[in-house]
Amino acid sequence: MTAPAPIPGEREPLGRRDYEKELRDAGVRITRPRRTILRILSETDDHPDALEIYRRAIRTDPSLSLSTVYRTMKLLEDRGAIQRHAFAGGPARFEQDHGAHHDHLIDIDTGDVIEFTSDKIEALQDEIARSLGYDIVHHRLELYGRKRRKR
Amino acid sequence: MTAPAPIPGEREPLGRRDYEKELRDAGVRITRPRRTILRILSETDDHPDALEIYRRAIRTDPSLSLSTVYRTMKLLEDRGAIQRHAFAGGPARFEQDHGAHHDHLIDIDTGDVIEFTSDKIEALQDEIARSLGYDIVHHRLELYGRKRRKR
DNA sequence: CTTTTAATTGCAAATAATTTGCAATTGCAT
DNA sequence: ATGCAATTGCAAATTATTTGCAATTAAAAG
Ligand SMILES: [Mn+2]
Ligand SMILES: [Mn+2]
Ligand SMILES: [Zn+2]
Ligand SMILES: [Zn+2]
Repeated sequence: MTAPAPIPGEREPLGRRDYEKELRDAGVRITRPRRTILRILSETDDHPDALEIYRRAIRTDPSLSLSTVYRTMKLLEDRGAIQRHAFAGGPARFEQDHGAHHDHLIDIDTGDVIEFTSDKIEALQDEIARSLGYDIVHHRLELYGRKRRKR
Repeated sequence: MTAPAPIPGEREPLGRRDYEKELRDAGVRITRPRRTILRILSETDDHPDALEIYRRAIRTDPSLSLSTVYRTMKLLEDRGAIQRHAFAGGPARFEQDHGAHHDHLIDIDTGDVIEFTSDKIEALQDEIARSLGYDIVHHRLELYGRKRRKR
């Protein structure tokens, strides 16, 4: 089983991290479940929870267990390969860490998750923390909103 | 048993909401457990979780149950009497709703919770949501930080 | 103050999300 | 190919919270 050659014309985001290599180099074994889960995370642009990742995973590897999904998410989080989110109410949801930080707007009617960034807000947060004598290690900003009624 | 007369000199925050009356007027029965819990919430300025509220409550009423704490928190939340927070990791934590919105900075070493407000950030959030076609219904902003090392 | 009755409570059991112990399996360095 | 620690699947345990139900009680009515 050779790695598929890059298909010309197929958009492969430049600079996409090679998690498999990163993990291997860090001394982490690349097992079938881990490869499956990594692929699922790389193929999606939404924010699936553990159960959803599990459902998608068993389509490829029916013997893979939910425990392994949880264990793998923890491993990937510790390695900085993914981000874990805990949106209001529901279970933890995950997404690949693409390097660039962003925050989320959740549509309270549909559950849709929209990503956004704001350098201004990030700067203000730093400023506030500093004025309180703190350095921010991480933060969480979630906007819960409803689509604006048509004019 | 008459209500204690206001003690002159005793600082009774002006405009503090009379939750007992508000609830009674809304048709909610004022029971012993509820009175106990309301008093605990009014006496603290931290953010206790259900178990901590329970522990404080049974000092006054040993028969009060944890179930009732949970049920009461839900009732108070629905009535807008308290705010429920879900800081990273731990169980839900509560605080009386004093009307003025604020956000939190959590000291990741000590667990201390520091409150702050920023009109600028609030305004930016509205602006961002609007630009995405949304109206904010509520939001969550938590800064997790570490005390700045003495320069 | 007694009666009346629906709201409320305590307790135990149920849920939901996640974690963990352990024996069997497997990646991967020799 | 071999050896063994890392990893996995499964079941059971944990943590936080919710719920069914019979007993209790707040407060409306008399
Ligand atoms: Mn995201
Ligand atoms: Mn607060
Ligand atoms: Zn941010
Ligand atoms: Zn805010």
